[in-house]
Amino acid sequence: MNDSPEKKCPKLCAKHALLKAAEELFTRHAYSAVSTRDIAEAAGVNLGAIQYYFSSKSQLFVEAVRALIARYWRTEDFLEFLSEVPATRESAASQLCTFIYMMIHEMFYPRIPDACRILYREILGNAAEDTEMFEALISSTIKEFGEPLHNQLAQILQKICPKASDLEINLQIQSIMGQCTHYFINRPILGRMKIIEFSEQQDFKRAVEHVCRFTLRAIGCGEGIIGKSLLKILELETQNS
Amino acid sequence: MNDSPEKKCPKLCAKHALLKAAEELFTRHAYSAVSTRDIAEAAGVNLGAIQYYFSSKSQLFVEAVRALIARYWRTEDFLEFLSEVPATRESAASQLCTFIYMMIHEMFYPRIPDACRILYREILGNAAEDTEMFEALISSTIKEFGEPLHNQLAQILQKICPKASDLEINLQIQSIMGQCTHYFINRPILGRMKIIEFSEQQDFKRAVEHVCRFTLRAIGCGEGIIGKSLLKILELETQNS
DNA sequence: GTCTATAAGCAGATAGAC
DNA sequence: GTCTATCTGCTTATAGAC
Repeated sequence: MNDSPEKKCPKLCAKHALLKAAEELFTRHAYSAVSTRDIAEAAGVNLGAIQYYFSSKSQLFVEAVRALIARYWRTEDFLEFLSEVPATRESAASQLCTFIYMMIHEMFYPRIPDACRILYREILGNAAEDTEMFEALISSTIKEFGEPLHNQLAQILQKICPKASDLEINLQIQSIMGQCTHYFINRPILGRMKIIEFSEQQDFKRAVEHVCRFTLRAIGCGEGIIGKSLLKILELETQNS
Repeated sequence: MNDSPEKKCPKLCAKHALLKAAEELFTRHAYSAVSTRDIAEAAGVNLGAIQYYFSSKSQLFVEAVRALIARYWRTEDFLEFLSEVPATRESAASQLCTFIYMMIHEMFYPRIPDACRILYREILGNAAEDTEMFEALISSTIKEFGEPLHNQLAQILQKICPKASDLEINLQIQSIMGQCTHYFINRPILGRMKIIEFSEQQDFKRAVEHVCRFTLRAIGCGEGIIGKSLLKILELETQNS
């Protein structure tokens, strides 16, 4: 029996194929570097189908990226992280380290399709000049990723620093995110300067350990709690390798 | 008397005007979004001059960006920071705070032409697909900005943490740079989420103070030295405003 | 060196047959 | 819904007059 979607829903198939091809191509190349002909060819459908289903290239881009971002962060690990309520100061610290591990792993070994890249590239580049595209990108990112993550990190940090104000917590979150994303954004520079060898698993491990230690010290954790939290990360490490 | 360069060096003028216009346009818009016609028009020269002087659009881009990056970081403040040798642990900490102040200032109030933007946009975007353009961008950045800065920061951090290994110092530098550049790269997201109001001078001041405190705590400074270093930043602040 | 005119090609979008 | 053929406009690059 042939249960392929082509047979079951011929009406949706061209549209679906276009979305999938668009996701693939827009993650690999900038918006302006991908032509509608490229997308149609990769999807195996006719060029006219893009106008028929999406009315324009930019609309196809918006829908493809919206779906991509929504799906990207919904990994098992990430959802688990979001749902876990920190019970004690110690477990909060260890949750924070798990998050840093996850983030830096994503920065060192980005998955395909690479949502991080598309996001930063278009935020800094072409999309910023097209209001509609920019809005779609930013609002999706904030809703699907930014807000849930921010709330969870705030909860964790509040547990670690009960006396900190909302403002201080906000700024702590920025310092953590900044440290993690740095390894992705400056990857070519760090690689060229021989500061980080992205192919070396040891460099990944060192970066994770450093960012955890740096952060926990900065937010006032003692060496005891830092050591315990890092032990859990090392467990995670041996599980995965 | 008319001493304008137009009169003195008619041969170099079209070339110079093209470089200047290219810098201007490439900082505002992505490579692929700027046409040679735009550049020629902005420079007030004929379209053919681009092929005559630079042989191609990409070569013009490379030369313009190389010059831009080389010039961008050579501000008085930055050169002063690079030349100052840290004498004591305390002066090193205060130098580090000055650097953080300078960096975050650049991230909050980027100068025009905006070298940061062109750099990140093309690193993450189009230039990465063109080997020659990418090499020009990366090698200029490293040589003009990355290496001198890295060496100076390493010297400062070594003074603050005499026991730290080269590797640890490297990672500390990444944490500092990551925190600072974060405010530029995620600007639209932070603004939309109402986390940072980039027009508010108070938010700038808070960010600087937070990053200084976060960093100094993370690298093992006591509250005494942190307080003293921050006082110097506040002086800097009142001078400028 | 500077100019105009134009080549050669690709972009997104559309009209209309089937 | 899907296809082909085509329109319109823009791109970089070039040839050749002055």
